Amino acid sequence: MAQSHSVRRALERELISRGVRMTRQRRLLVQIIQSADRHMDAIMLWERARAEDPTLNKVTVYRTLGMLKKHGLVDELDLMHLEGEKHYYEARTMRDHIHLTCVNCGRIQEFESPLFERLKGQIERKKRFQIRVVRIEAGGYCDRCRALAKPGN
Amino acid sequence: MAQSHSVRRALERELISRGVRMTRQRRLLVQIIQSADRHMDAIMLWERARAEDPTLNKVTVYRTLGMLKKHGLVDELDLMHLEGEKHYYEARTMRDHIHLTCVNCGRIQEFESPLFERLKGQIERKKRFQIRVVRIEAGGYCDRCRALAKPGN
DNA sequence: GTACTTGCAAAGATTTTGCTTCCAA
DNA sequence: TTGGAAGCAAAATCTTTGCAAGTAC
Repeated sequence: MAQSHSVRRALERELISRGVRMTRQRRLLVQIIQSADRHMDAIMLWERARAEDPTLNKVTVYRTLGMLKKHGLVDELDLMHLEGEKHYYEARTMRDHIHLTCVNCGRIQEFESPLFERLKGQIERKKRFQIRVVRIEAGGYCDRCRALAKPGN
Repeated sequence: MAQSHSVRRALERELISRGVRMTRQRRLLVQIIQSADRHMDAIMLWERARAEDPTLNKVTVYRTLGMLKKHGLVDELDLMHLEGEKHYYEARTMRDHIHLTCVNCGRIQEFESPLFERLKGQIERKKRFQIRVVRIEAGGYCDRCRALAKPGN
C-alpha cells in the first residue's frame, strides 16, 4: 500500500488545523497509524513506535489513541474478538467500510457498498440521529474457509 | 416488555437441544438474559443473578457468556465504549438490528431496516462470505440532544 | 459413574490515573 | 512563560485460568 507523502501526513495536518499540540511522540504515532497496512492494537502500535523512539511510553500510546478517538480520526474495532478483548485501530481517512472477520482463519476483508451509505442516510432521517461514527463488523466464514465449515461449528 | 413463558425459555430449550448440560446457574443466567429489557454487561448480569442465588460466582457468568457466544446465542456489543471498555450482551432472539448510542446522553436506540438485510445479502453474494453474526453500532447525537450539540464537541 | 461444571483464588491482559518533569507554541 | 503532554509507577477494570469439589445426565 504505497502512499504519497501528503497522504501520510493527512492526520498530522488535520490535528494541527484543529489546534492540537504536535509533539515528537504524537507525530510518530500518527505517522505509524496513517501508513499502517493492517489493523493494529495499542501494543503493536507501541512496539513499532519504540523501534523509532525507545523512550516512548505505552501510556502515551493510549492517550494519543484516546485523543484521536475524541477527534473522530481513528476507528476502534473489535474484529469479533478473535484474539482476546483488545481493540484495533485504523485511521478514518477512507470511506466507511465493513470489516469481515473469518472466524476460521482470522482473515480480515473490507467491504464498501453504496447500500451502507444509504443505510446511514436512512438512520439519520428516520431516527433524526446525527451519526458521528458507524461501525459494522461481521463474523463468519470467508470464501476460502466456507467449504470446510461444518454445520453447528 | 412482557413475554410469554415459552419465549422466556427459548434460549434454555435451544441449549438443551444442542446437548448443553443445564445447571441451576445456567438456567438462571439464561433466563435473566432472555427477559432483560436492556443491554447488560457481565457485572450487571452477575448482580441480578446474585439476588436469586447469592453463591453464584462471577466466573460462572463469564463462562456462561462465553458458552453462549460460542453457540451464537448472544451478541456482544460495545455500545461505543461510552462507559469503560466492558461489553454488553443481548440474546440473539430477535432480528439483527442497529444500535444507536447517543454520545451526549447515553441513550441507546435500536433500528431495524430492510436495507440492513439487503446489505447482508450483498456481502454474502459479492464476497462469498458466510455471515454468522453482524454488528452495527453507530455513535452520534440523538434527536433530543442534537439541538444542543456544538460543532467540534 | 463419569465427564462436565462450579467456586475460589490467583493471575493475566488491557487501560486509566496521579503526579512530577518537560516541552511546544 | 505557561498550559498541555510525556514518563513513570501504581491502580483500576475486565476477563481468564488452575484446580479441587460438586453435579447433571
